[in-house]
Amino acid sequence: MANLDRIFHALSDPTRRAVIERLRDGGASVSELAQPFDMALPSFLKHLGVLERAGLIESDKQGRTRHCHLADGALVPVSAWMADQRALWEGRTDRLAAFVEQKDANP
Amino acid sequence: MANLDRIFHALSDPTRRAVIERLRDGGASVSELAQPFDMALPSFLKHLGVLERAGLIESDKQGRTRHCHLADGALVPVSAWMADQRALWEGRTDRLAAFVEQKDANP
DNA sequence: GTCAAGATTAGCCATGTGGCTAAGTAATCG
DNA sequence: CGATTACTTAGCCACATGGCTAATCTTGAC
Repeated sequence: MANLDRIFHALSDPTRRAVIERLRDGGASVSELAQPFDMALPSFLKHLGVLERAGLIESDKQGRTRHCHLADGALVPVSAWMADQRALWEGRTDRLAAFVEQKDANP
Repeated sequence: MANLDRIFHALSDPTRRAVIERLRDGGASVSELAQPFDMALPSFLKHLGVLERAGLIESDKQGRTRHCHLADGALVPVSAWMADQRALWEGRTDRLAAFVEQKDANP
């Protein structure tokens, strides 16, 4: 499975999108992340696995707790694909290309 | 399944993304779209079904052929979510908000 | 050293996905 | 009318996904 496949797949689930939205406010442990969801921990861990395999989040274990945070620039492949589509789709290549360039130069 | 779920799911498959990329160049019939893929037609039709249920493409039957085209503004929910994420994530609300505004004002 | 907490693994289950073939329907062509 | 074309439907299959419980491992707190 290509990377873009994994990323889009990871984003296709509301639980996983919620985790990403939650992580915007800063990193958190697995159980902190799991707390809002009415789901057993192993089930939730699978979602984290999907997000991590897609490169959207990263984590490292500190003692017995695992800390998760957003991966830097994780959504760049998506926004690049999106920009590509929108640009050619809507015939506004110039402005979107500029946007992407700016984004890459200034991440 | 929410709409964003369906859209992201639809985009998570390379065949379906290729169809979208192909449709940027203009509408096409089912068999024209299917031609590049080494896949039986019923299998391919399922992909078209996923794209259509996600609201990414539309189609109408003319005689015995079905013509498909991109749905207008289909990717807006995605780019809105993306912009939302990137803005808060990267703390560059201003420029991204401007970008989205510009896009909405000038579609 | 014992025990609780946090995470993980193993394994089960129902359902969904993505592929196929075969057979059916509807419209055009000769 | 009959044949061909262009989809469509039905139904099968293997495998992935998303949920669970139960058991395990590791670390931190007494």
